[in-house]
Amino acid sequence: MSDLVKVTLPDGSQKEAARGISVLDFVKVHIGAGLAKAAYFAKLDGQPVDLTRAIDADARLEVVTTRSPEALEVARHDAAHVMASVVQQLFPGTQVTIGPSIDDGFYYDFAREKPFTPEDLERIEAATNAAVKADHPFLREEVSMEAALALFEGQGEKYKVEIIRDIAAKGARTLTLYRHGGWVDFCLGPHGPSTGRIGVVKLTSVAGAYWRGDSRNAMLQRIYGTAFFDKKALDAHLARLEEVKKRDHRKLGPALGLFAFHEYAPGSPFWLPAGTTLFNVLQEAMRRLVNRNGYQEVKTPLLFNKRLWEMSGHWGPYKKNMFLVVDSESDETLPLDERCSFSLKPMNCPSHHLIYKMGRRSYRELPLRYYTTDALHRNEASGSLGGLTRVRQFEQDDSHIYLMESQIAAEVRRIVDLMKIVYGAFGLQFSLMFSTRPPNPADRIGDDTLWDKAEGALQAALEQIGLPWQLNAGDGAFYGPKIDFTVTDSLGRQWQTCTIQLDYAAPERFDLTYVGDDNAEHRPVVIHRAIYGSFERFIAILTEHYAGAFPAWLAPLQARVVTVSERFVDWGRAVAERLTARGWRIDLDDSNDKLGAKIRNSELAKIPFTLVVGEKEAGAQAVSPRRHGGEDLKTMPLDAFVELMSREATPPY
RNA sequence: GCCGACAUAGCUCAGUUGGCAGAGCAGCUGAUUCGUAAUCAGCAGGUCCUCAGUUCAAAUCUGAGUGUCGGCUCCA
Repeated sequence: MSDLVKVTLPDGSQKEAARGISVLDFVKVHIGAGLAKAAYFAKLDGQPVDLTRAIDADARLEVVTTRSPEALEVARHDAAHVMASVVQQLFPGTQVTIGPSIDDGFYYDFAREKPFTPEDLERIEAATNAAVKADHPFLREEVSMEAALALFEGQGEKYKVEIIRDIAAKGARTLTLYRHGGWVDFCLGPHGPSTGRIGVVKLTSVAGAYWRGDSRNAMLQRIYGTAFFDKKALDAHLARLEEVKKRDHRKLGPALGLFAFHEYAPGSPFWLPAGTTLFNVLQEAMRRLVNRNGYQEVKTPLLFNKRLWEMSGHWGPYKKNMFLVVDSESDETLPLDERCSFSLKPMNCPSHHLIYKMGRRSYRELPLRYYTTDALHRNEASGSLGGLTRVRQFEQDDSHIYLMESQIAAEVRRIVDLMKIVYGAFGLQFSLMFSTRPPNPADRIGDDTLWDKAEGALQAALEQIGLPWQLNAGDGAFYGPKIDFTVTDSLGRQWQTCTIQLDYAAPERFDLTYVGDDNAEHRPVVIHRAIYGSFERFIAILTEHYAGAFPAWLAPLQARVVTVSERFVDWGRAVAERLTARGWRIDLDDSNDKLGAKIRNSELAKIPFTLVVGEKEAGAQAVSPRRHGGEDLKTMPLDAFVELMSREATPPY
């Protein structure tokens, strides 16, 4: 065996070095001091490793520097370790559990009787940053499972011991320990070279979290935080959080008169006049779109006898999510549960199936597409409610499509075409996720053969569409696999909105059939699909996407006429009336405020156009429009503005 | 549901140790008639989330409830 190893760099070049050289030394000697200084961790043959790792065999080497998002991820995990060590110092008796890095930072879960207070958090943050500055190296060590167990048992770390037993049960023989400044945790790694390289740590919140996320387990104390290599990046992150807060639909919605909540109806929005307008614009646009594309709108009852849910399968695991209704004519001596023979519908599908069954269906009718926007009610856990994104009453642009298996791929493509039209209109990018059967058979209905068929058909459709997609194994609905669409808004945040779900189970349960060209009965397949998802959630997303400044076609109020003084109210009123007569949503500010104040009010209301009307305009049948944000469109004849509105204030679909 | 924080005028927020509930904006009235982000003056506005308790006295202290907010596996 040669005492040299061959190292292949990402550009394809190869270098030889002494066997056993550490990654860091290799970089320093064979690449350059600059890279060695910027290096945070490395990958050997694609495996993330510490810079201290020895290169024992020929390998591909990739150095990950602090400019890489991957390094930041590692640094945040480093920060979680440092914070945990500080917490154990500051609060003796606190047990550690796990502390991964997450999207925008990290968290660490601690087992402790007393929750951390915001003041504790400040102390922990200060001490963590001090520990970072102390610049302790991260030291890696591999020990036997027995040694690891002895170590953490000796420290009384019950949760760590439980994790080690789990890892051992999976067949691991050794455990990797990481130490810094005398504190030890086990961890897959890699870590950065030393705590000083982390940069700056900021703790953001404390929260309760169940051990392993299961509400039957003990409640742990979770501390959330984030870390950045420098203060400037942290400040940029905090500024972004400010922007997110400013756009929060829960703030903007009530402020703009879109919607509100009342404690008498937790989780169910009141749609105020402006919000109802916005809702209706979206609803009418979607109605036109689906009507043009072969869908038929139907309306079905909100309240159903439980026999329907027994048939659909909702009366099983889903029952806890339904609002049950007492039939006042039922026997009052019966237990409450038995008197609740009705429920508000949580989904539209079963009632669509009932319509399907109201006649004998021919293959010539397929695909048969029903569309409904009825209100749905789901009893979401009180603690999970929030704004318009998690509600108990909502409306979906919901469709169920009955078709033959051979039509699935084409139909999925048709749906995706509609999605492109709709999301394109808002400038929202989307990506696709394919979710397969829930792993636990108790969480799904239908046998494996059905699931195999459903997953196979949907995947085939996906491949025909040709858009990139990701697999989300195990995340399907209880009745079938699905394609979820994730949209990215103007702040780069991702939202899951529409969905296409394939359902082989419902046609069985409801005994849905059609007569084929062979004059025999066959089972149709059902596709569940929504494009907006729920109107509530979609309006929340749009509100934040546009920061409340909706484009002219969507805005509840499309233009406001403001008069320069009382002398021009006649022309101002005429302008408002003529535009209103053309179907646009217009109002008039003829108050005796000064022009500047009127402009300000109009800007604060985020109205797309403010039309200034004064002496110049009154004499020339003209208006001077100003766009929201300040762009002055200069004086133009009213007819020219009508032209402009026709282009911008008309729904694009 | 569970853990934690919070709840004062329509909104944003002050309110000391338990001692008469405040400001700005919005609203109303009047004056002003004004050219692209706040004209001036006056007035009015309160179940201090709800219910109970402690106290001579509660927005303030205690308990219960309601609602809202941050969370409740992105798994060493």
